[in-house]
Amino acid sequence: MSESAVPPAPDIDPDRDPEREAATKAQVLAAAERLFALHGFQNVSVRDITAEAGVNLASVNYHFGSKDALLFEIFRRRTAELNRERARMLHEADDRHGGKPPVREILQALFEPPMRWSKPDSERRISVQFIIRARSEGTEAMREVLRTDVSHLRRFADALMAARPELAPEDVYWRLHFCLGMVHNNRFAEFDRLHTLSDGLTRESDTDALLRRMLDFAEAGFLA
Amino acid sequence: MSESAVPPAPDIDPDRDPEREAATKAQVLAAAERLFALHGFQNVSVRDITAEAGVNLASVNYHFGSKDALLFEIFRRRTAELNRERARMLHEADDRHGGKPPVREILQALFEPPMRWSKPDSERRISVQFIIRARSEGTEAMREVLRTDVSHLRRFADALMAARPELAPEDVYWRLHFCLGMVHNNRFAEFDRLHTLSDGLTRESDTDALLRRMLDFAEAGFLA
DNA sequence: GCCCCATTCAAATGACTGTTTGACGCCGAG
DNA sequence: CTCGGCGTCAAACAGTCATTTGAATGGGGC
Repeated sequence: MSESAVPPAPDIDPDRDPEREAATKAQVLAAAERLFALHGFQNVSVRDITAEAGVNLASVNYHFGSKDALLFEIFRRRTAELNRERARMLHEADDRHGGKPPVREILQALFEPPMRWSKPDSERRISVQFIIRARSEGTEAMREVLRTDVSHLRRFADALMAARPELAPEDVYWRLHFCLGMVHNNRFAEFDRLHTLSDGLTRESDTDALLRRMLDFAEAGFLA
Repeated sequence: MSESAVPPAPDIDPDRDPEREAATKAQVLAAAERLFALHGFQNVSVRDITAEAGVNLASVNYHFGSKDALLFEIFRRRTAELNRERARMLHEADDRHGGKPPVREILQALFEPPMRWSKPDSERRISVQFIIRARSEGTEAMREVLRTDVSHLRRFADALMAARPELAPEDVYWRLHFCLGMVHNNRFAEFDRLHTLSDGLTRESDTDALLRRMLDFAEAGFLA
């Protein structure tokens, strides 16, 4: 039901999804993600979204059921992407080191995906901000998922425990918590604050250097 | 209506402020801080606040001018308290070490106040949650302050640069940023997530142990 | 004893919210 | 050509919101 007015040129469109998305639906998704990431969930109205997307007001409820469902749909897609990429990198590190990768490579699998997506020219830059914002401003449904679905983190916790078997499990869990805090703190507003404090010395734009700094800091913390 | 009859004993009240606060005003402040900390700024209406406080709806606008101004007033008080306490601890560490305290004591001055206030029986427990929430959900006025007023952090940055003179200033700024991220990540929701992941192994209630863990992790990161 | 002023109160105001409605257009199948 | 239905549209709906209003209250200063 999602698509049927799209097929003007259905078999020529080069970048269509397996599940072809109506142009309206895609535009709403893109506009909503952008506005939510920039201004917060509660500060963006359905009217703002449809105006930005250039579609009718009723489109959101027609295609997604409700504003909250739209939010959740974006959230679902983006967290799935992020978790998949992190799992992929952890798996590769596993392969490289016969199932027991060192701490730094485990942390790199955790840090690099959001950092790579945050590069200034990346089209996913806004998605990372959306995900980070979802953590503190999301709807109840989103928070429920964040609170209870931790399966993607279990692999990381296990890998870290294997890499540092002398650490008590609770130490590993806490330090993983600290590392996640480092990532979630990478919001535009926090960079602004740091930029003010350092009088422009810290350029957020160099994400490769930032990733290296984060790894240096977190790795040392884990080896303490 | 609760009582304008507060001033019956105005000069006997032992714990009155220099600027005596009407009972209504104080009740609104307390109720607002509590509700905002627990449910978020946008999810709490003026009606919720006045109902919780047991005062009339118009009280908020009468005493504070607007909902946003009430928010800002709480924010202003709490951040001032926190900054004052952190500065005090840093100053004491300065005195103890002749002006050049070690990294760990500097970080302790940064971490301990919010941790101490987060103890389960502390009446300021809710204030810490309010401050943390303000960082990501605050009004534009609050975010403006957070972005531009960094004077209280400059002392910490300077102290850290003195303690580790071989580090480039930008390294110090970034690592301070990471440390602040660790603190700001201490929200109830994040503890829930960690609790789920560790299957109850991590007890958030032991704030002394948590502070020690944070210091171990952050100190190692700074000495890297 | 009387007035003034700060405070409190119930009620209303107006703006904005997410959502629903029913008509309309338009494409493809039969 | 005709019909079915999907998608779009403007308009309306119902609810909530922060804020304002003007009257009522009650105590302190004279």
